[in-house]
Amino acid sequence: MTDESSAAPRPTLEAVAARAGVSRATVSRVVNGDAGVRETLAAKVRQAVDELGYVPNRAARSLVTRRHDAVAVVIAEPETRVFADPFFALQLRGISKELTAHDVQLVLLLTEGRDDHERVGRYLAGGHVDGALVFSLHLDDPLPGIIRRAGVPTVFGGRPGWSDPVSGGPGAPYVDCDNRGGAREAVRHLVGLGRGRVAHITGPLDQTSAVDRLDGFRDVLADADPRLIVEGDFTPAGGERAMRQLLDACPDVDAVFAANDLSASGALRVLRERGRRVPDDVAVIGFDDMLPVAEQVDPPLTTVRQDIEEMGRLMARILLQGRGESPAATPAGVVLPTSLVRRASA
Amino acid sequence: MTDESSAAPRPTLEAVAARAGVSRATVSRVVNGDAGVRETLAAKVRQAVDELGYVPNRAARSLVTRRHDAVAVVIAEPETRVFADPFFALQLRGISKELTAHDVQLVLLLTEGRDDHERVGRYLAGGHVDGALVFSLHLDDPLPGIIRRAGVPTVFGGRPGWSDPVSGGPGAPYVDCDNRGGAREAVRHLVGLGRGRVAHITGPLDQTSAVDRLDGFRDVLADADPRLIVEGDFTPAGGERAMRQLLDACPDVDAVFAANDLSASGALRVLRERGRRVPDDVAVIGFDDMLPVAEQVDPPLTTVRQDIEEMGRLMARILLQGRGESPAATPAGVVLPTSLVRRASA
DNA sequence: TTGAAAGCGCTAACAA
DNA sequence: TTGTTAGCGCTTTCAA
Repeated sequence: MTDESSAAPRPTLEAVAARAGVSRATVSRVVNGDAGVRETLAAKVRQAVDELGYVPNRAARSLVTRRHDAVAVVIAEPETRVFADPFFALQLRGISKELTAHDVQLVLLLTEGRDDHERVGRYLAGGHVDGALVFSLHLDDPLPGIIRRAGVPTVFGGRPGWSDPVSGGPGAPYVDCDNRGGAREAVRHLVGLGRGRVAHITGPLDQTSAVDRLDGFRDVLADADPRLIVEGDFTPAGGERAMRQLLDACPDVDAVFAANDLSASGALRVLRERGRRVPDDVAVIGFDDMLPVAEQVDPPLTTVRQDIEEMGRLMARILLQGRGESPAATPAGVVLPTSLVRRASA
Repeated sequence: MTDESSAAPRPTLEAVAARAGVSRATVSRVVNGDAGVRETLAAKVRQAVDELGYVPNRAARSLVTRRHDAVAVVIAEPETRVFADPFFALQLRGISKELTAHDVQLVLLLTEGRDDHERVGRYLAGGHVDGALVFSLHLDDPLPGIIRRAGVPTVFGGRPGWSDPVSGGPGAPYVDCDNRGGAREAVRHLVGLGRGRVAHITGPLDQTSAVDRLDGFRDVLADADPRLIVEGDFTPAGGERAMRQLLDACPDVDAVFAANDLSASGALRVLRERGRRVPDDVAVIGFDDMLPVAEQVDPPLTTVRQDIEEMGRLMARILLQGRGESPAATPAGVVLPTSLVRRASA
């Protein structure tokens, strides 16, 4: 970052006021859209703003307003999963759109490891942002508690799984999709196809989304053969492993509900390798409707769609809402519907 | 974001000073690590800081220093590619690590569409950040020019491709990997394997990385059959299309250098579908060494590795360096080496 | 409807 | 080595 002393100093409110022939207060009112300024004057001010290319100094503003028009997005994911999965990127896009529309900055906080948690806690407690959007994926994650203690308004992405009532408690606002309902629909579809040996490749069971999908599976198939439920980890490699194990333990399996599209793609690979036709011998359903995966695999994947970008947008909207009049009107959790997308695999 | 009026007011410098029995100036010096404070006093100040849980108010600080300790990361990608490719996520991680180490905030600016470009330009020109890290992928992208005009110190991710000398010019600092050299090494390896009909599936040729890799291919195979060069788009689907076209036009092709791992994976799929064995009948090399892809495909992919995270780290480091003494010592471009990773596909 | 003036919390001369 | 003081650019009472 090179020396900026040579740059022309930015015009201040003062300069605009001088040029428009009014007081600083008036310019401030016009800039902030406060009513109660005569239109003729306002026009003059706007012209001066344009001519000077005036942009408000956010630091000066937030020094007095004690607001920052900035929101932190905290992504805590020690594993490499974040980077093999377009999930976060999509959600980020939704968040970004909504924040941009409200002229609020997105401060990105990526963490790995426990040390970083403390850092994030300090940052949030430092009062540098007006709120936080947090992705908390693991049941034992200390981050939610830390954030709670920081006293910053927070919306979680995905149903938080902790049980500690102090650290956010059951009332902590979050946005999620209907993991359980979506899973139910998928499994019912498989059953409706006449499949009698429906298996489930789960996600990592320290994440609520994986647990909820498993619950949905059980809602339909309460007394499923335990060997038909194999733990995966949301990755293609995990899906492969699980599928192999499934085939070895239950060669008569005729349907698989995978907890996400990535594991489904791994499962498909193993099924092909073992000479099972999809969907004729084994029907497969995924979860997410991650287009680049679901549409590209062979055969194209029947899957449960969730609108990830919309979830991000909603997280931001809920956080921003709190700025308005209704302090306690925050909903505890918002659950978006899912829908089954039929392609060739089931 | 709920009402914060109920929150305890944060302690100020003033409060710390009072508690430690010194002046504000002294506290400021201690907090900022300025030398020249007697150790006994400094210790007292630090204790008061701890007891009060004092955190400096960034707004107040930057109002007077005219620095923000914040950097914008601009990702302009109208396509969905950002979200199908862990590339950006990895680079972001590198950037984040470096910025964090220097206590600098990361403000994320995602853009789509031309309207957003103006917005980004205004934001950067508004002087809210100390610098920008920009990913400019397309040759005709207006963003670099806009950013240049904003007058903010900038480092580009990937060699910028514009020719307009005004908009950054050849001197604009950037970080890239040795796309051309890496491609050369890959193609040489293929030739060294005794392959006589080496094809290239390119990336989208409006991106410098794709162009550079093609140039590398041509460095080795200057007089290649034009039908052996097919344009892809860095996606698996594009790789499939290109591979089909290749097989139809030149059934005797015995090696493929794909511009990235994703297209290579598509090519592999088509080769298997057409009954060609890899590497026996056709050897395949990718680019990126995107682990989840390169290690998972069948057979595991020989590919050109680039250290994406390191590139991100370096971008941040170069931008931050400018804050120091050496204003003009900024290197124009930093090109990181690549290395061939041999797996089973070639 | 408009303006004057008092700070927001901090750094950076300058004095002591 | 430490303290005093003058703002940084803005919003927001309060008066006019």
